Amino acid sequence: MAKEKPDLVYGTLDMLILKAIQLEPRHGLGIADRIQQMSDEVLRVEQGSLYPALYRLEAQGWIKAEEGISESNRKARFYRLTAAGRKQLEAETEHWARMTAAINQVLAKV
Amino acid sequence: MAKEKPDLVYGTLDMLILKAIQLEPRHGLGIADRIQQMSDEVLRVEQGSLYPALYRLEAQGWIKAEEGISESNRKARFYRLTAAGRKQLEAETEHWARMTAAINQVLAKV
DNA sequence: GATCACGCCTAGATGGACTAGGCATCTATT
DNA sequence: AATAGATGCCTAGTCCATCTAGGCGTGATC
Repeated sequence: MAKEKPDLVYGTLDMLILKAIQLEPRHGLGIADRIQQMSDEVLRVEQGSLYPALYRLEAQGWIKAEEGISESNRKARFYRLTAAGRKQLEAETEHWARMTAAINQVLAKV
Repeated sequence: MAKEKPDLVYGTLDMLILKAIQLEPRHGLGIADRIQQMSDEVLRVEQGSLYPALYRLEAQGWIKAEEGISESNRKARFYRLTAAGRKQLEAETEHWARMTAAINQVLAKV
């Protein structure tokens, strides 16, 4: 009966995507897989969340798309982090650390 | 130019409210103040978020309201945690720990 | 040449948080 | 006693990230 919790913490997807392509460009599904894998399958990224998020990030200038070919020999859009995206990842990571520290501080009270 | 971040992490308000009345009943504004204070003013709870959340929680049977008088001698609705609410707080805390651990694990990768 | 997996895409719904008000009551000021 | 301010509660409307539930095209497999 308990309402199902989402697969993500609201508002963290952008940060996770930026992180997933920090080292090397990846295509959409590759990014989702990477996040899932890096989190030991705890986080799940639905496609209906993923693609809109990628457009948001590209519109903000934080990532840039390039056409390419996947490992499975299929056309795919590879996204890479821009300089602004790198800054954004840093900013979001700091904000995340600050907020979670505050929440954990509340939860830790007697 | 950067979009303003919300005062809370989406989806954590219910848990924070339950936590704020874990030890003793409080009224609406008192709960908001308590959360703010316990987080060293990092978290802010808007009234437009607070009251709908209180109704949600009461409808779920996790908190129960009682009429009372505030320290400022005004009528106020005091909320106390129910047994189910205590269980819920525990469940949400665990879920939060699990999700943040996963996210931090992603962020910690090379 | 069917079927399946891959990769991308989108409309619509959901729901929690926020904005921006309002109302009633008590206290303080004059 | 009239006004102003603080306290406490309430709500309509909006916003927006995420999810559901589809669809499309193409390469691989048999």
